[in-house]
Amino acid sequence: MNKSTLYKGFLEPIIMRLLQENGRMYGYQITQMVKEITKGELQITEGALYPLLHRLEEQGIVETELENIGNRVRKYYSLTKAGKKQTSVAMQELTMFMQSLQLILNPKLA
Amino acid sequence: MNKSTLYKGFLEPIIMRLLQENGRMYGYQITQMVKEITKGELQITEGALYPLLHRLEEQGIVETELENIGNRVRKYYSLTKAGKKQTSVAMQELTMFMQSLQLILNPKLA
DNA sequence: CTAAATACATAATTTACCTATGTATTATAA
DNA sequence: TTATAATACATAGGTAAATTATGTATTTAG
Repeated sequence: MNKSTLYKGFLEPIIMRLLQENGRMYGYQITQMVKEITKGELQITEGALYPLLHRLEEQGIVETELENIGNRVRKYYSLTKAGKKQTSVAMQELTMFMQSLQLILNPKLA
Repeated sequence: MNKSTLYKGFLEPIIMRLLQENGRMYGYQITQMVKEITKGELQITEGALYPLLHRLEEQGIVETELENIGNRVRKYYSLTKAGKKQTSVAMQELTMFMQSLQLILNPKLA
C-alpha cells in the first residue's frame, strides 16, 4: 500500500466533509486542499474524483454552479439540503467506524 | 454504507494486528473476536476472510497448523517472521492514514 | 516558447469486498 | 429426539470504488 493511497470508501465522506466546511468548492480545489491539509500524505486522483462528484450530483447530494474564469469554465459543487443531512450521518458513521477500529488496533487504550 | 460494513482495505491490517496480539488464531475465532471487541459494530464476512487468509499464506505472511478438535479439523494461522515485519509497517501506515484523515475530518483540533 | 499548472472528463482495468451457497460437526432448545 | 443454531471450513459470482491511462483545453512561469 502506497502511503499516498486512500483506503477505499473514504473519498465520498472526505468530499462531503470539505464541502460542509467550505461551503462550495470545485474539483481541482478539492484535490489541492486534501494534499495541502495532509502535507501530501493523501492524494485524490481525478479519475476517482470526477465520477464521484457526478454521482453525488445525480443522487441530489450536491448541486453545481458554473462560473466563467477567463475563457475557462469552472464547476462549483455545494451540498444540497438533503446532502447536508446525509453528511451529518456519514460523519457519525465514520466516527463510529474509527472508534471501532481503534478498539482493535489499540486494545490497550480505549 | 451499512454500519457493520467495513471500509475497504482494513480487513488485512485488522487480521494482521489480531495475530500480532494473540499469537495464533483460527478463522472463525477472528470473526468472533472482531464482533466482540467492537460490540457488533464491525462484522467480518467469511467470504472475505477465508480467501484473504489463503492469500496471506501464499504470500508467506502467515503460516498454518491443523489441529484436530473432536472430529473436526481446525486451521490455526500465525504470522511468519516476515509477516511480523510487514505487520509493523502496515500498522505505521495505518496510523499515518488515520492521522491524515483526522486532519480533514476535524480541522479544528489536530 | 515551451513546460508545468490548472481544470475538466472518461474508458479500461483491478481490487476488495459482499452475497449466496455448499459441506460437515457439535451443541442447544422445543 | 429431533430440528435448529452455532461452530468451522470453503468457493463462485457479482458489485462498488478505486487506479491507471488517456484526452482536451486554458493559463502561468521559466
